[in-house]
Amino acid sequence: MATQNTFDLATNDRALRCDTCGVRHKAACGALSQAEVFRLNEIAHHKFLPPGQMILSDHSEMNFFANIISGVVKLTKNLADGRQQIVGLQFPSDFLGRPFRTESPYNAEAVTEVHLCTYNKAQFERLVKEFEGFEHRLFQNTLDELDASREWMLLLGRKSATEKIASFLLMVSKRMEMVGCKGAVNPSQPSFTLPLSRAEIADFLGLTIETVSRQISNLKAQKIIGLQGNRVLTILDLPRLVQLTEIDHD
Amino acid sequence: MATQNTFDLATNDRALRCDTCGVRHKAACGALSQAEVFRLNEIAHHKFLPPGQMILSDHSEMNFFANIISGVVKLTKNLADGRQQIVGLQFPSDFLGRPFRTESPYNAEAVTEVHLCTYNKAQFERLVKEFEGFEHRLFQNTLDELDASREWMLLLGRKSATEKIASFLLMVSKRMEMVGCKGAVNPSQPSFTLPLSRAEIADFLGLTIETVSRQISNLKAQKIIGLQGNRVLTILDLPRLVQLTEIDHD
DNA sequence: CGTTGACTTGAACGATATCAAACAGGGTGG
DNA sequence: CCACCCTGTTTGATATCGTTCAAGTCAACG
Repeated sequence: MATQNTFDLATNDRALRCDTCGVRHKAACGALSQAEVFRLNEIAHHKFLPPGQMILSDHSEMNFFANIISGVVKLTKNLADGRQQIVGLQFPSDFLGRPFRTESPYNAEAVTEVHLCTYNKAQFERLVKEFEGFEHRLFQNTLDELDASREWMLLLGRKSATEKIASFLLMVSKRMEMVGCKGAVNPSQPSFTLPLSRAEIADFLGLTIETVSRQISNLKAQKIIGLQGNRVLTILDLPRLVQLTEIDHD
Repeated sequence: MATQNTFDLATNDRALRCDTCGVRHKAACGALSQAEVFRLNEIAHHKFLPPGQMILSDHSEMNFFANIISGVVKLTKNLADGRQQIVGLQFPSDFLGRPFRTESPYNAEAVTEVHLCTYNKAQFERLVKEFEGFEHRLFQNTLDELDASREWMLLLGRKSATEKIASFLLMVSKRMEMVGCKGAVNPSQPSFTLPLSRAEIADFLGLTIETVSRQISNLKAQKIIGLQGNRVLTILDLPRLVQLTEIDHD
């Protein structure tokens, strides 16, 4: 999937309104009053991006912020020889962009189809200064992201391949909207579509594609998970999967 | 080095004043006015901790914040079987504590002797609300920490042992005060004392003690670094060390 | 001196990477 | 409709880096 150039911010669709926004209560704008949301709405530009669309490039200038309305965005960092690490996964209601810097510290790329609510950087920063409590909310978001990234450091530095995969599947299942539980499946067996390819999972966990594939095949063979195609996954044995996130190596 | 219980916040030394504080301009309090610093000074309690002193415990309640005046603090996370990962290293002028949470998301432990300037949580949060621009500064700190932790995720997930060690030594050399360049050594050959033991370096880099030791011995044998004892390190060939932080594996 | 703790070194092992090939599904053009 | 390719994934065989286990060194200290 070839990545494309950063999209043009100018072309936009203003038809969508904040008061009908699905992530309104969870996103940072949830901290705003009715009047403030109206002001924010005025500077909002909606974007619909195809999978693979580059949103931000490492070390390059960014001139906007965004909320994710739907879809999944990956934040990545690369070494010179092409090795890649996903350093963050962003889901609907997450905030995109690095305040107080002109250059992005990472790449951001649409993983699925993505619907963004974007704001011009300067305009947005003006509103942040003006709106009581808005920066506070963004600060809280950032602290949560920092906690999550430290959790991930523990995984990257100290967990085995099996533990990494189990942790990843549970993390994703928590954040993905579940697809309709068609059939007579047990409700304790959530089904969802993996947003990431095997290669992307590998880049997230610090593994290779092959190791990811083998680990997933393993879980399938043990009937801990089920797969319909490559992407649709059912957790068949949740307790066992939770166990696998941390195996005692005494 | 057995870790001790969290210290008692009540016993304190008020003799020290902010206006003579060595990290005043670099720390978060640098954003404050003269009058505000005076107010902050009133609630500050100074602490001098021995190496190994536990400062915060994962999942346990914290009732204070602190600035590091001198020394090094490690933030760690553990798995049930004892595997440990250092998820942050804090140096003088860094801020310690997790705003807007009652429970610490990690352990914090003094690595060297540490001089802290502590503040009661409730009192401090009151001043944060009151002082224009103080929260803003803390927000910026947090964003920088997040950037650093993502940089570290790239290292943990994708770098080889050699690259990890080289990156670590450069990172530490940047943040440690250099010891006097005694002798006729080239000024481009900085000397400093490693704040971490081999075991701690291993926990920081997601390696074992033995691998760390071997990698350091390697660098010494290649005359890229020099060692006086186990802790005092001289960078003999800076360009070569920088090269090693990222080796092309094409 | 003998003990202790931190570090180093060596040898063998094993988890994960690497290399290579086969496989599956989806689209395209004949 | 089928043959073909294209891309993503799985599977197998082998190699390798880093771990594990086991001694051995060294300096500090009682």
